Amino acid sequence: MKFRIEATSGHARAGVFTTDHGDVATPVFMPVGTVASVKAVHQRELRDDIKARIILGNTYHLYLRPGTEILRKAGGLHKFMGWERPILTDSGGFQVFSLSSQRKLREEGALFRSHIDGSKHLFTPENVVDIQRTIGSDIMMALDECAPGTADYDYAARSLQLTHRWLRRGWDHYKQTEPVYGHYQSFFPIVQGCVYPDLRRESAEFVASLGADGNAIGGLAVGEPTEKMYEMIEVVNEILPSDRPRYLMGVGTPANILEAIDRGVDMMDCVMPTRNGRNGMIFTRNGIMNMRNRKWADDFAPLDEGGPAWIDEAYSRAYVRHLVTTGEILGLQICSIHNLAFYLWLVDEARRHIVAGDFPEWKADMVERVCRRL
RNA sequence: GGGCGAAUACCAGAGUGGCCAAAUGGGGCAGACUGUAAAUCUGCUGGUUUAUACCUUCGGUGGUUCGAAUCCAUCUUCGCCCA
Repeated sequence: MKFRIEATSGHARAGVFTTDHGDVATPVFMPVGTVASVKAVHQRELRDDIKARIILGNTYHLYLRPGTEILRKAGGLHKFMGWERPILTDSGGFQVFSLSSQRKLREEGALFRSHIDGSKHLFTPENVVDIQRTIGSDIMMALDECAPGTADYDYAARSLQLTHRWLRRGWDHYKQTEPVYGHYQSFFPIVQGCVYPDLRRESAEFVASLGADGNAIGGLAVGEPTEKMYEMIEVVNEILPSDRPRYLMGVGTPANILEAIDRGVDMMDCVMPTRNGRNGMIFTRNGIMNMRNRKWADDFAPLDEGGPAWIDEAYSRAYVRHLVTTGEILGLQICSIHNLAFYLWLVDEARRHIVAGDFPEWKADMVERVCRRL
């Protein structure tokens, strides 16, 4: 993987990284498609309307269903789901957090009781690499423990040591294995350390020492105050190499994304645009709209006039509210597409302003706007 | 004309002497959602700006009772059955 920085503005960077499935301009937002589907959105809409450059899949979920045998027979996830652009897969580290009641942590790895049928599955730093080789993602993630944002120092420190031991094992295994389908696969290590600057620094130093194609910051937006999150990004990005992409995992709101870019983050993903879209909330340049609210019932203005997607002007707020309140599937689709198109527009605009040199002013204004409630 | 049954909050529908401002579901209103166990979850939904408090309410009216959505009488409306 090559990463080229074209312009900077303070800590913010405009770059491009290359994969065997195409180039990705950064900063970039990556829609989440956990089980080989960005929920409620077609691949064609993802490509043509949303202009997604890279999407996510999930090792834990894809391993359970459809399973590695099917994915291998399909020729990898790209072919299986009909998506020819890059794919990044999370390792299952987030499920260590989100499905914490379903798993036990051991030195060897994370032992999960399947949330589907209760069967037991051990995810190790090594087999998570193997699974991701079979998935064929362009960027594979290390198995980590995503600890809660409320973890105390002792827990955070012990958790970090486990994550680091797992990282060493995963990295070694990555180096000893080959792609299954011929295209190159990167392996990103993940910085942890909760909200403790010294742990974050220690973690960033270790991660940086590996010399990976890109580096990730995990364990944020999991219950800690937003200001702590920003502080941790700053601490970590002072150490992570500036000539490699930095990936802030699972974040966030439009404002979070702009603040992260401003602190030197290049890649982000989050379920928020799709999940909140399915729940009737849309994000716009002018603020947040809850499409279930009565006030939109007779508002026949376009959903988001001048918005980046064709649906923004094709449908009225009144119509979308009607679809959402009646539970029509089309409503979920429209809100999901809108939100993803908006997120991609947002990072593209950020990039444009970094290149143009007026990023700080634009960002300050935009952060204020996107936080409004309409 | 006669007999039987039913009328409960926005709707449907429990409740058949005090623990009832009244279960539950729907609808309505609002909120939450951050590497997706989420097309999900939470709260409110008679009034009093707060309430473990008071007031008004279970078709109408009148009664019995310390106390009635619940018992009695009567009226009204609706449904079913018999002429």
